[in-house]
Amino acid sequence: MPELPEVEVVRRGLERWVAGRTVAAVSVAHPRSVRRHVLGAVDFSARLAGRRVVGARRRGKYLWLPLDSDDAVIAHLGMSGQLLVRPALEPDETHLRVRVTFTDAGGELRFVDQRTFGGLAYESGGALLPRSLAHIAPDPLDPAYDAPTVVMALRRRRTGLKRALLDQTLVSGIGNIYADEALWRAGLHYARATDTLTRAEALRLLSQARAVMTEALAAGGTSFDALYVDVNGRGGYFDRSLAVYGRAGRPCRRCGAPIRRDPFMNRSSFTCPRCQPRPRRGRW
DNA sequence: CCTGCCGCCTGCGCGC
DNA sequence: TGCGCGCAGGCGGCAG
Repeated sequence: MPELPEVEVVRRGLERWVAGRTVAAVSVAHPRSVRRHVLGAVDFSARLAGRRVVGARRRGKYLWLPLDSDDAVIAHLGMSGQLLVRPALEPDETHLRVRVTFTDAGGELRFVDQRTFGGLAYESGGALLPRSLAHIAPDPLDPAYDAPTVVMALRRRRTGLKRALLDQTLVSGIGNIYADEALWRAGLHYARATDTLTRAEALRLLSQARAVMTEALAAGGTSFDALYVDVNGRGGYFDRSLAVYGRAGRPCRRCGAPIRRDPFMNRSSFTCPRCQPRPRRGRW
C-alpha cells in the first residue's frame, strides 16, 4: 500500500493494535519477504521472539516498530504488501508471508504480499531511526521536513520534475498517484526540467504535494482494490477525489479538457493537456 | 558525485 | 477457452 497516506493509515493501526504487545513467535512462510535481513529467516524469527513492541514509526513509505531492546523491525509494503491484525482462527491469506503471534490473546500480525516487492527486516539499534533508512529524506508530514531546503535541492537537479518528486532521497512519501495529483494542482508538467523551476513554482509544487497527501490521509488513503487496506482490512475512499490519476479520457475537473495518459518510466503519467502544457524543452 | 535504467514478482483484464 | 501482452500505489543496485 504504497504511498505516504496509505502507509500512515497502516502505521496508526499498528500503533493502536500492536504497540505494547510482546512477540510470542514468528514464522516466515516465504524467505524472500525477509531478504533484507542478511542473517536469514531463522535469525529474524529468533531475534524478534520475546521482544516487546514499543511503538510504530514511519518515514516516507517505510515503517518500523521500535522494540524494548532498542532495535527495530523495519517494514516496507512495496507494491502489494499489507500488514493485517487478524484473529488466529481466521484462514490464512493466499499470500501470507510472515506471521507474528503475541503472548496475549489478541489477534496475530500478518504480513501479506502478493508480489513480494516488500519485506521485513530486524535492525540492531534502529529504534530511533534505522541506519538502513538514513538515505530516505524526511517526508512532507515530518517535523524535520524543511521546504526551503527541498526547493534548493530540487532546483539543483538536472532531471525531469516527476522523476525528482519520485526520488525518495530528495523528499519521501510521494509515489505515482500523488506525484501526478500534486503536479496537476500546481499546474506543472511532469517533464519540466527541474533546473528551470522558479523558487515559487518549486514551493507551490511541494505545498500541493503535502496538501494532497494530507487530504488523502483524512480520507483513509486511496484504495482502487482490496490490495490497499488498513490493518483491519478496510480501504480508504480518496480515489473519488483524484483529479488526474487513472482518469484518462475523462474531463479535467478544472477546465474540462480530456485527461491524457502518457507512458513514463515503464508506468504512466496522467496530465491535463490544458492546465499542464508540455514544456518546449522538457526532460524525461 | 549524479542520473537513468533494469530487474525483481504475481495477477488481472484485454484482444485475438 | 486459452494465450500472450501490457499494466499495476516501489525500490535497490549498478553502469555510465
